[in-house]
Amino acid sequence: MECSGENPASDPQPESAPDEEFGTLKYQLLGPSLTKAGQDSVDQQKVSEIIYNASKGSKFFNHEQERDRNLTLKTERIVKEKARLERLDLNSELRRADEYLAELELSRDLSQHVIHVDCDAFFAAVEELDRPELKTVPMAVGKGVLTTCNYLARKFGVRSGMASFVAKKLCPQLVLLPQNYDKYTAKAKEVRAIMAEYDPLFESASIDEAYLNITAYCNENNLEPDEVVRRMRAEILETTKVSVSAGIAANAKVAKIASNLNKPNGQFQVPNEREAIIEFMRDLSVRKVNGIGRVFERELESIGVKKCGDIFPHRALLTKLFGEKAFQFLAQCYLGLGRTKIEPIETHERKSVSTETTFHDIGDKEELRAKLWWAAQELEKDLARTQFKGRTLALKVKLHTFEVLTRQTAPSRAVSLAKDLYYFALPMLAKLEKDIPNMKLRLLGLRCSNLVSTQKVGINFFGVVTPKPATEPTPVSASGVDTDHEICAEEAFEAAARQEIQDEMNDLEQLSQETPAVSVARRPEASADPEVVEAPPMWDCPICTRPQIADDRIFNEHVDFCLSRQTIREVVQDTSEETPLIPHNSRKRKMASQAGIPETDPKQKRLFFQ
DNA sequence: GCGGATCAC
DNA sequence: TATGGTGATCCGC
Repeated sequence: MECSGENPASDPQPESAPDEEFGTLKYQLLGPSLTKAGQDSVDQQKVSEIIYNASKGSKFFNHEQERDRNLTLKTERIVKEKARLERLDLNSELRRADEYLAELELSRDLSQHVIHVDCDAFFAAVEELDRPELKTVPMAVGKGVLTTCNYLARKFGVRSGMASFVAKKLCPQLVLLPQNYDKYTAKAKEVRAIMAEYDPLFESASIDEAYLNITAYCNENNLEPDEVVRRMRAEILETTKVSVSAGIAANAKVAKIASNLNKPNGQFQVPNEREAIIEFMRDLSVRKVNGIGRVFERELESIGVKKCGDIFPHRALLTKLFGEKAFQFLAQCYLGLGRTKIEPIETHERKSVSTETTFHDIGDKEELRAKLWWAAQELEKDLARTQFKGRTLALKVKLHTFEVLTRQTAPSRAVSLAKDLYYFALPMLAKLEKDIPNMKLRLLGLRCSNLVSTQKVGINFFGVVTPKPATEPTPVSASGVDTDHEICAEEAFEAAARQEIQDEMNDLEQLSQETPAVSVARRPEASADPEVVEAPPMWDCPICTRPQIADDRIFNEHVDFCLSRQTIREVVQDTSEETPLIPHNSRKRKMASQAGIPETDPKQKRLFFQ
């Protein structure tokens, strides 16, 4: 599986190269999925030339170039630091590393059979089922950026994550299909139903990947792991018509690596023996390990670590060069250790909910507020679906130069409604506008973290819904059979989500009857196209002068907020040349006058974007 | 706790 | 002409 073309250092320079960074830059431009299967017969040299020329001069290219420069500088620092460390006495570091390796060795568990199952070119395969004629042509799924492509397309150097216009340069006859996520989800459900027969507590790693612990199945049926996997793959192919590849090993990490070795439609087993595992890892490129990406690969390469076997002779340096976590991770790579505990994804708690959208470069402030309002509405929907509120709200922007910035805040209470998300995010956006002259964005997103559950129904471990007090007992899942667990859980979640959306809509209806302004601001019929988003009606805040959602409660709360926050008062000073308005609420007017704001006509609130 | 960065899919 | 969205984790400060 070694592929010498992957080595950035061996990538010859083009004759016209003005400096030495193009080797690594071209490698970077090849994209993150270089190690994917189906690339063996590809002339990487030619491919990288085409990608390079297609990208050259673009803002994206310039940003990649900048990142490449920085990484090169970083690797140079690492090399120097390594040389410095090697002049010191490393015995204590060496001892510490060996102690850790010995400790890890004690934890080695060879009693389990873990498999990683991966659908081959999943989205493309599902599309081919609907349109068999696509099997004979190079084809990819995805619009601006490809999410998947079939193996015919890979022969041309086309890969997932590649911009579609670049893919078209590599393969002009490439057929591009829009992505149909619902279709893939339905097919994934069929595949999972079969996997559940082999391990009812299997773990979905993504829509097209899963980990299973088949130890019990092997014992109960008196079968060897490779035979079990052969049967399972055959059953999946027979029943669902999609082919899968699998890795079989003593733990998840090695199984994941192994599943890539005989793709497509193949399997690979690493025996549950210490020597065999260590030998397997020894010649394995570190890049094949899940968690080591293009950056870490280059950093490791700079100190001479290309294969997992190279980790051992460098063990005394790793903590100092890359940190304790990285050392521990690499130690596990060297020994071929990983987790054997496989558990359903429902058991692991979510840490954040987010949304983001890319658009044409926007510098106009009102347009940006419209995008923010769109993001707030999207996030509200996702928070309702997942039944969370956030105690922390983060704004993410990508400048037209592709530079990414994030700003976060802890609202006074957990938030989940679009107007609240907008209200707390807007000051962060405004501050960025103030700090960055002529700020132009190509992406804007919102993320809630520090989540608080708003779940009204309990779902226990086996996916059974605990009915709400005043409602009918839910009909979900009459079957107590283990093999149904995944599907039951899914249905339970869907039912819960539907109920929650219904509740939410009822609340909304009530709210809109009480305060008409809210129903105007929370226009639920927002356009489906983020490029033509409707902006909310806005009033200017009299304190900070920034536009706020035109809702009495929100507006008054905002003014309270402005009056109470020192940081906002600073903004008032900054914008003192503009005459702020006085709130129409008498209490607010009094507070404003105490804050030294001159009184003006309260009717002077105006609507933005209209 | 915040912001930047990396990684996977 | 033109390079995605969601979620997680780690590091340095």
